[in-house]
Amino acid sequence: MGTTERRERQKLETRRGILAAARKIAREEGWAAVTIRRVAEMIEYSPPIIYEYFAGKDAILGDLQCLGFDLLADTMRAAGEGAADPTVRISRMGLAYWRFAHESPELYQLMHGWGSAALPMEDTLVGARKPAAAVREALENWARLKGVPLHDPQGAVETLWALLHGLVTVGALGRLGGGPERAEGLVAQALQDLLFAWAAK
Amino acid sequence: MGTTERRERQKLETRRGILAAARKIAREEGWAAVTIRRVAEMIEYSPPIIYEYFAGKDAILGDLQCLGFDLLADTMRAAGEGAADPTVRISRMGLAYWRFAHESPELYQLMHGWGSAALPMEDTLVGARKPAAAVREALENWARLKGVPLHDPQGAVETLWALLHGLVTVGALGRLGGGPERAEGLVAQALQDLLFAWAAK
DNA sequence: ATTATAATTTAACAACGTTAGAAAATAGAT
DNA sequence: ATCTATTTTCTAACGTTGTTAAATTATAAT
Repeated sequence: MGTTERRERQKLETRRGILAAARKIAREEGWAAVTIRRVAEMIEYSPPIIYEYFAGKDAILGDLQCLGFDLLADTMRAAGEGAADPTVRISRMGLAYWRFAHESPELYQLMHGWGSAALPMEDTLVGARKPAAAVREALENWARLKGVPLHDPQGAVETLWALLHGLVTVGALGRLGGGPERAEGLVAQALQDLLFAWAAK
Repeated sequence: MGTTERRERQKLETRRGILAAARKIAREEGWAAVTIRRVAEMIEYSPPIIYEYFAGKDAILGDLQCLGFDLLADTMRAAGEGAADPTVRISRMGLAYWRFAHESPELYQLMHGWGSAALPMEDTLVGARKPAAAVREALENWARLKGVPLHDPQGAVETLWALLHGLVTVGALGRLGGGPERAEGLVAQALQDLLFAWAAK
């Protein structure tokens, strides 16, 4: 009697559909265009059905926010894997951060509270812990191999993280005078500069 | 017949009242609580009267956004004035940035698009030009006095700016492990580190 | 085939930004 | 002081939002 299992599978599929629809609309028209009715129309159901899968609109956004942070953490980890030199590794992770923000702007925006006043800022800080842990790992590896004592590793991670987020924000939407290659150069340079200063102490 | 002048004065006063009311509500309950009806109630008028003074809600937010950037630029300039040493000057301006964000969080949020999906991101970048000019001035002064050649001054300003904004975002709401004194120390340290790296080239 | 349960929809609510048109208040002229 | 013209202000409404209650349809079990 696999009927209940089939239903569970369908339920999960619908749930995924809701998330995908919300993300698609946001990507194409911005988060302001994401309404319960639009999402319902896209998955070909009536609006109230969405409340069978999510407590409310905020819950949908919250789920996508989580998804974004997990994706970012994986992307950064993967980008760092290949590099032998720890400095290069951090540099690559930073670039991965930058690229993620530009390849999935709708997720990045959501992760940082743009376009959805509803999500509490605290969630951003909680969610950032996972990718931040990846940075910390890489940074401590760098410090060990370089013989640099990090008297405040947490502060160092926060500073690196802040620099990356700030560069993305300032350069949002491809601006930040010059093309993307200059922007990526700026990101790499800034990271190098910080590491250089820390190594010199 | 100074009746028209009196009316003009009253009109201006009401306009200021609308802006003040919106800001007050935002400060106390967040931007999501700022509605035309709430603002109207606070200034003791009926809702439609607001459209005699502003094209719409976005226009109110836009005005406050501008006000925020002007205030920030003035604050940073004033903070830098007193310092003789150019490094200290930049450091003080950075701290002024940090403190502005924490003393007027409602303005800072608005300036960066939090809590109001309506305002286009582009306005943030345009608005930031004024305070960014203050940073650029201080930075070029620093480079001249230190004899450091800045081959990309605009990039350097953007990097400094990004670092500041990132630190504020990461440390939003007083978090960023430890009290405010640690946070301010982190800001100062990060700025110093960047300048140190640039000076060493 | 009938009943119980689950799935889905229609209809509605309160609150939002905004607009049209009526009502009230004020100004200037006789 | 009164009447008219103009400005100021409000009431009422529209369309849209997130969300909920109740009714309806479809599915499963007896």
